[in-house]
Formats: sequence, C-alpha cells, structure tokens
Amino acid sequence: MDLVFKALADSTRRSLLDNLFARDGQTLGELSYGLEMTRFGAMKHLRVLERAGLVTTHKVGRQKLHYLNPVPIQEIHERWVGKYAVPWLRAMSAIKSELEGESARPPSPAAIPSRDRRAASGHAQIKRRIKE
Amino acid sequence: MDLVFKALADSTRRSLLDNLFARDGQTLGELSYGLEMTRFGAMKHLRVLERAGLVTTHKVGRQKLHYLNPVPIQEIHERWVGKYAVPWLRAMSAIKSELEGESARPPSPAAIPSRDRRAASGHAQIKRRIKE
DNA sequence: TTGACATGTGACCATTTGGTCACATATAAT
DNA sequence: ATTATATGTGACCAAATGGTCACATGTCAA
Repeated sequence: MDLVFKALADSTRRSLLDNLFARDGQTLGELSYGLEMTRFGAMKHLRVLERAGLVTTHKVGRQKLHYLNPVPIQEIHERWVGKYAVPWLRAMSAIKSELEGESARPPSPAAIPSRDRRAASGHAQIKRRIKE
Repeated sequence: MDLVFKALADSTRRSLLDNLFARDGQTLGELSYGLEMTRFGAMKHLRVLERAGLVTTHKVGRQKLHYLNPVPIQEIHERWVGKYAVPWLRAMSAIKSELEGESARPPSPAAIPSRDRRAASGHAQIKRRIKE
C-alpha cells in the first residue's frame, strides 16, 4: 500500500498510467516518447510503478510491453476513499436535510470548521473541545 | 491535486489523517504524541497536509487545532478512482459473465497478461480475483 | 510579573529521489 | 555477418525530503 501511494505521488508516473489507460500494452520507447526526459528516466518510473503493482510487463522479442493493473487503485479506494470520502458524503446529506433552508454548502477548499457542521457530522466530541 | 498525492505518499502523514479521523480538532501536541519523532517533524508533516488542503487549522489561544478536510480525497476519488477502478468493476462483471465456467488459474496478484486473455477483455486478471 | 506551556522559525544534516550518461546485452533486419 | 533497434545496468549528480535542534514568540496562570 505504501508503495502504491509513493508511486502515485509523482506526476510523471501518473501521466504514464494515463498513457497506459489510453492505450494498454505500450513499449518503453512508446511510453517515453514526448515525455520530457530520456528513456532512462521513464524506465526508472516504470520500475517504480511495477514494484507497486500498478503496471505489469511482458517481454515480447526485444521489446517489453507494459500493462496497467488497476487492482491497487481499487484497494486504495476501499481502504481510503471509502473511509473518508464516503462517510463525508453521508454526513453531507444528513446535514443537508437537517439544516434545510440554511446555506449548508460543503466546506469549500479549506473552510474553518463550524461547530454546527462538525457536530452534525458525527464528531460531537469536538464541540466540547471548542468550548473549552 | 499533485500536492494531495504527495501529501498522501508518506505513512506518517497518513497516520496523522487517521488520527484526526478518529478524533478531529486535535492540537499539535496531541498529534505528535506517541508518533516516533519530535513535534518538529510532526509540525512539518502537518504543514504539508495543510498545504494540500487535507487539514484545516484553527488557532484557539496558544494552541492550534487541526481538522480533517476530506474534500481533496473526494476529488481524488472522482478523478482517479472513478477513472480506473470503476471501469474495472464494469469490466469485471462483463468478464465474469463472459467466461463463466472456465477454470484458468494463472500466476498471482499481478498476472502476466497473456495475449489471448488480453485480447478477450483487456483486463483479464480480473476474472481470477472474482473467482477467489 | 514571573514562569510554565504551546507553537513557530531557520539552520543544519542524512537519506531518498529524479534524472542523465557511458556502456552492455539481446533481438530483428538486411 | 553486420548493422540497427530496444532495453538493461551501474555510476554519478543535483535537488527534494524527513528529521532534529537551538532559539524565539505568544499565551495562560499564579
């Protein structure tokens, strides 16, 4: 899991994944093309992706084909997005119905958490701390 | 988006988020506690999380409270997991019905994509996972 | 006012990371 | 057989990162 996060942390690697998503099974040469770095750099990135399990390879003759493996991303979804984002969505709908009429928009980019919204979203203990 | 991925790439920072998820609104002191590093290290990590928009702060007296902001994770979900994982789920159900009854059992987690299986689906390793 | 407490800053260091290159190996094509 | 193509390896370097510390600031309490 750590390897997957670390692999996704680099924009070059993410664009490699995008590239493979657009057309799977590309060679190193194809993948490095138009990618402002030499093929050596791309090779290193692909190795990182491979170690993280995000890319699978298959040698055919003198070339090495690369395939996208979405399973680790699926796992991130289950372990992380499911934990944070989905409960947040639930909380939002709960608040929406609770505070109908007020302008209860989602905490835009970085909102200062208002006591009410947080209390409503199931983190009641914060309310106490704020008052202290 | 890049900042979010980079922020999530470190296990200390992920555990800080976990900690905030368990109890929101903690101070720097509370968050650094039991975290095998000095408060300075934790401070730096929290700043990274803050710059990425994953954490919001609120100064109260001499202490700084930290709040989790799940919005960026939600955005990752939409831009990334929705792109890779959800299509994967669709492909999975398609393959499952298509290859019903077959019992091929190729290598483990990241399968070497055989030309035939890939030709059939593009994401052949899925079927295996379903059957397990 | 004095002292304890919570956080902030900048310098500093070790390690990791992103990238290149010279060189090597293996396969395809002529 | 010779040459061109595709990838691999290890050394190497600059920059970013993770972490600590000495010191400074702001705030609460007696």
